Amino acid sequence: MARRSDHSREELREMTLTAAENIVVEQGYEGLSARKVATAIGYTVGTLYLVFENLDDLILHINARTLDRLHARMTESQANSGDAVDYLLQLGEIYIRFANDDPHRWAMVFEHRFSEDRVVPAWYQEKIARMFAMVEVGLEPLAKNRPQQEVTQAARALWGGVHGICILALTDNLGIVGVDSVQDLTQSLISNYLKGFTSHSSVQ
Amino acid sequence: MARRSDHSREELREMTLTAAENIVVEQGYEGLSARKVATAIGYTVGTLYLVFENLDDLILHINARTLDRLHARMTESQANSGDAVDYLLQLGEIYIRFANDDPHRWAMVFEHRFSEDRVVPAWYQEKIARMFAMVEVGLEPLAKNRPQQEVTQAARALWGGVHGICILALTDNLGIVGVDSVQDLTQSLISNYLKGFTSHSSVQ
DNA sequence: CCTTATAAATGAACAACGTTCAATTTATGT
DNA sequence: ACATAAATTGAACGTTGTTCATTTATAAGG
Repeated sequence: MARRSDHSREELREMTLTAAENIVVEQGYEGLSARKVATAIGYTVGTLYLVFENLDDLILHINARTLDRLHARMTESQANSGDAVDYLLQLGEIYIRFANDDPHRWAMVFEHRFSEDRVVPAWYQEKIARMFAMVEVGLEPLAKNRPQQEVTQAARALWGGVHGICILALTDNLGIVGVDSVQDLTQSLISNYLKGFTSHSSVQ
Repeated sequence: MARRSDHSREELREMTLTAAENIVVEQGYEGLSARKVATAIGYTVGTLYLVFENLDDLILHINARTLDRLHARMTESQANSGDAVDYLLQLGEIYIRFANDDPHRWAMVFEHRFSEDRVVPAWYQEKIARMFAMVEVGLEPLAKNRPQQEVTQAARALWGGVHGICILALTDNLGIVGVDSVQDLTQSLISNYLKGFTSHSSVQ
């Protein structure tokens, strides 16, 4: 049935995603444009819209890949656990390193705001939630006889915190330089928080 | 010497800033455009560029105002201190409330990325640093015989953390609803971190 | 009171943007 | 070879930030 297909729809999708990712990596999220991507894959603007609903849709799928890579990194360290505190410190280290190694793609995940009429699909939100779930699992050994609700909240607070240090550092709003300083701050936040969390009678 | 001035340069600056702020408050940062602002003050596009270098410059000055308001709120609670932990908890509460009451202006401060050829002026960076300095002061009673360097780092870690919870919550990435939940998370982060910080032998 | 100088304000122009969709191109089945 | 239909195009539209020659209005000088 198919006529004239230099590439299949799926190939086209893949090419588009890869080309777009390269642009983001090299020029940052602001450098991304429909025409640039089209040129990069040897097609014209209109073609993009046969494969993605619009730019937001393209960005959503790039972000999904980024979140998948981040998740993969975070699960890698799961094996050599042992101490629960060490494990969470490791997760923090990985998170910061990931953001620092690939700041543009990471930034697009957390700085791009989707047009409000576009509903972010559940499978996408799940990829974010997954990260917090990992932290929650990491916290569990330290919260043996506490209600799950408390652990969930702790994971959000702790990882929200790690994220905040990360984003402020990347945008030069912490007055520090170098990855190492960010890592130090993160380790300080995590270890102090956990010290407080494990000492009895937490607030709330 | 002056001919034809419906408004003085200073009046024009003020009108422009106020009109632009209103647009941001109502429509968010993405809704801001040079022509909209110009129309709102009854002038045409070109006039804006007699008063501000470009849109980034305008945004910078709006952000400066926002940071000044935030700073004012944070200093208000300084008087009734007493307990150092309470004071920091108060600061956190104020920060979250501020961001929640005025999400669009707050977001513009921390989400807008200035064109990289524009150097953010020192007086602007100072307004950000001022916030961390307040936290640092708040931490000092809890870090009596610790090197200042450590207190500075702790302020960055702690407030970076508060900021992270705030931004993730506002962008619906924490899976929570309502201001109260954000406040709870923030209080949890602060109180647990401080418990760890004050218990002896911190990491780093 | 008219002319002139000059500052203030304009708005057309440019390049780039996201998005659409009638028109064109090309490979396939007959 | 021809008709069919999917694949691809690219001109068009409305928007954006920014510039700057041109126009407009005012205050001063004669």
